[in-house]
Amino acid sequence: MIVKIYNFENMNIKKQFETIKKNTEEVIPEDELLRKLEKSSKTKTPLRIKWGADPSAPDIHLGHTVVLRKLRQFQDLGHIVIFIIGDFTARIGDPSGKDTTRPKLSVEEIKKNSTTYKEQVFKILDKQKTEVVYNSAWLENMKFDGLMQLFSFQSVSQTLQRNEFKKRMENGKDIRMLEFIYPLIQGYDSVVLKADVEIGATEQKFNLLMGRTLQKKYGQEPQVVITMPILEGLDGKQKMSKSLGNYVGVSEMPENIYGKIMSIPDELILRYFKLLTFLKSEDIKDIEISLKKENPKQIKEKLACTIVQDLYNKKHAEEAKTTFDAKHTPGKSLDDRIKHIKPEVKKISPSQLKEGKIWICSLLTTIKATASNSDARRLVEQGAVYIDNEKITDHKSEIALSKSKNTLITVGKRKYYETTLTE
RNA sequence: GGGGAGAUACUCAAGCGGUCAACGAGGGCAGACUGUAAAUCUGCUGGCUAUGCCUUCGAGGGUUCGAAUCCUUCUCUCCCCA
Repeated sequence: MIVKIYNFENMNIKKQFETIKKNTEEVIPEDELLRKLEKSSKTKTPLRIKWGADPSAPDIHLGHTVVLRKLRQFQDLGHIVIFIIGDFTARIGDPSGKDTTRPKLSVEEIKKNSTTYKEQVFKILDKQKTEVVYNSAWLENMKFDGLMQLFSFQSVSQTLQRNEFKKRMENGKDIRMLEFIYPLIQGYDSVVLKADVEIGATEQKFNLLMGRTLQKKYGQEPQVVITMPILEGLDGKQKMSKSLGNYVGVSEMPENIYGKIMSIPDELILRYFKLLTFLKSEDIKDIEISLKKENPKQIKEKLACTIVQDLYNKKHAEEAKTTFDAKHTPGKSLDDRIKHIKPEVKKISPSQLKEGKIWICSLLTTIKATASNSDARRLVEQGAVYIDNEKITDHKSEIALSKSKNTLITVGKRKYYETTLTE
């Protein structure tokens, strides 16, 4: 079917199309995307690619970058990304269940989150080709008659077909009216912005399609919907999300990002390469082959380096690798490891010392290595704590700190701290 | 509007007057092993300078020598009927 649409004189468009389609879950409908690309090229008008974000969480993680990378591809092809910050909807919140995805936020919080959001997003997106808009701009002053009209366009039974709602109904969970209308609001955004394409994760499919539906109702050419796969988290099982703790934030320290990537299960390596890098198809194929021959560790190292490099730069990636190797190469003594690790520096005030000493549990809690004294005590008893490379086994130990020399504290395999004694 | 069921730690889920800081499972953390991961084994998983004490079983009040457990009011949720 689609083959017919390809024209000989339009090789470029076909290439664009293939590039865009790569690694997506679905393009709905494909032929419309082709037509839009053609029209854009003929009229020299860039397409408007919509992407919405909810500023309720201040951090974006690698899971989000799957979509961001796709947007970036559009930009590299000359199109424009419209980045909607859902400040209005964030202000209202979403009281659904326990796993509140949209807590009610104050204006200040939203502002703050939006700022960090923008910073993080532009690690992937091209700033020059991005328009940032806030949905309060049109939602805040919407009149009730406008709302009624909007509501009249969608039926309850249709909304209930949404998978998420279906599941909730089956499991006896509640659904709020508010949640019911969120898709409409999001879809209405597409109408206001006259979006050509909207991209989101597969779980957003229903909402994205609502944009199409509503644009048709309002007499517009409907947007093409592109869904991207949902990235598995570090555990390799569940989707990457902050609340599950299996995520990598794009603003994390390079060493952290590197370390976290190195902890993914082997089965995930190829998928991460596909979704989290811009490698060409040929290179991906090579990786697939070498995964069967080589020790996957080496390939994972390459993956971790590439991701860090994209988010920071090459130098950071190399440093992160050195640090990681120092921490994790077996057989190396703690002494050896420390040489290459930058411990987190923590200040201790002398007023916390008694005769130059501090109780071990109190010390660990003060530098936030542990959540409480009890927690610290447990870790000490389990032999996880080292002070200046010496294992501490007695939870009653008093540690002497001096101004002349910093003290190195190791908790478990991953946490390294250095304390300095200052006011 | 009427009737029924329920709310327990990060999650699921036991407990239904004392022996409950609360069985069990998952998750998490730590130790051993390893490739860093997975798998496996072991320990820990409310707080407190701690063989004891304090706070926690949706919220408040009450009964009792003693409450997660009984009564009562409230809040929230689910199911059935209208």
